[in-house]
Amino acid sequence: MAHRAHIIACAERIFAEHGFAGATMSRIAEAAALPKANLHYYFGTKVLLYRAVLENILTLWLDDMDPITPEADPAAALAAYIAAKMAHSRNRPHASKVFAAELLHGAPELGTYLRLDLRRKVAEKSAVIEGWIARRLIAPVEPRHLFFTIWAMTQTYADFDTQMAAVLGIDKLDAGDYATGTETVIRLVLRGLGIAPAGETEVSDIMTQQRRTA
Amino acid sequence: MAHRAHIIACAERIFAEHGFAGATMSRIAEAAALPKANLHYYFGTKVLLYRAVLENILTLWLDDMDPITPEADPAAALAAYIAAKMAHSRNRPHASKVFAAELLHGAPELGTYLRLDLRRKVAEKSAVIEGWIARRLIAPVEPRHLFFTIWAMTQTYADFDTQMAAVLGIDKLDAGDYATGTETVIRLVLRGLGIAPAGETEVSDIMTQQRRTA
DNA sequence: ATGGAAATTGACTGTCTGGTCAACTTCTTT
DNA sequence: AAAGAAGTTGACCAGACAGTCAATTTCCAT
Repeated sequence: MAHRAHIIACAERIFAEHGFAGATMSRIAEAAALPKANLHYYFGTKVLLYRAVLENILTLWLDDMDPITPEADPAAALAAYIAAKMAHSRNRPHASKVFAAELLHGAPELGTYLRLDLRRKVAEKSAVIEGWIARRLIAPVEPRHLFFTIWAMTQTYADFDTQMAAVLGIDKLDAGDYATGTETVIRLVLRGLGIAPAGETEVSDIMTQQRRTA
Repeated sequence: MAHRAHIIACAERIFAEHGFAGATMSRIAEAAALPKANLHYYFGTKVLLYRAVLENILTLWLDDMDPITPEADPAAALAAYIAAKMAHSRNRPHASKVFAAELLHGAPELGTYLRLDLRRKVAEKSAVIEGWIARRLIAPVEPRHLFFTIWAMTQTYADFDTQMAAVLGIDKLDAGDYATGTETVIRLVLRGLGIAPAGETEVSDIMTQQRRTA
């Protein structure tokens, strides 16, 4: 039973690096330092192992949106949400990549989850945003598209890290790059919604807090 | 010779839908309504066909940045750039997906292009942004990360259309959804940089213009 | 201690894949 | 019209793949 979690972790990395079809059971087995037959003992088929990896990832995603509540301060809540997503991009890049590849190819295994759980959650949180707009706390925006753009900006730091490193002329993104990214995204969104903090303090506070919990 | 372009177009779709490893030469052949051996006659191997597809895509990408020049009006230039990227997401979704999958898996075929051509182009355009900041035309921002976020937001409309459609509760994104997306991204970036147009006019103008050329 | 369930594994297999090739047809040039 | 180049294709192959299975070991409740 302890093997299960270990296999999922190794499979996540291999699926992220090679895609579903490109990943082979032998390769995953090699990464997990276990015989291939052992993987089949625990998960049956490759697709079922892949689903286990995806489900393991999904539990992370939805909870990030919790800080977005009607009573919360929009600037603080959105900054916290963005910071949480950025932290995941940094700490769980493989998870993000597996998820991205799944969406890229039409979400064959995740379609139902998207249409039910995710859709419901976004509808709920979009209502919160609409409320903020109605109370003139933030500038008008189509809430769902706001989420689309936030997801895009935060996950790009995991999914396309190769491109970023190449453009920046470095081998690998470091803590400083993620910090700059977090700041850039938060500033863009908060100012874009007309709720930029007066000075630099508020964003810096969130950054520091994030650094402590990471 | 006329077959070459046709094969590349069909291969682009199959690679986008199934990934490099998941796409098979037989499937591409079937999509192109040609015998498999004919594909090998023109391209030799699967990897070479894949490279041909990628090169075909790359010619599109870099040229979009042309409107960004020192003399240009920042608001107009950035809006035009974003609109152009969004138009590509709408018109060439498969191209974007192939490119995204290539980056996701570490850019094995594109590494050199990223480190040379793309890096040079971004360095050049980042200098333009720095100039705008120095002249106080836009708020301070790390130019490379600005590009990262713009790429992320615009390409997400091609790469993750499945997720968006699911969240919006529709089958497929339509022209209106892309228009809303374009407006959302342009507003977010322009206001985020402190250069939002006075009224709604300027953004609407760009949208109309975009609709005409698309 | 013991018996049955759970876990482990090396050896095996049917299928599918990218790629080859020789035979054949169609173009192009003179 | 002739002949060589370019294009086309069905049949074939070696290797890699996911999945199977019987034999064995480890675990644990009694």
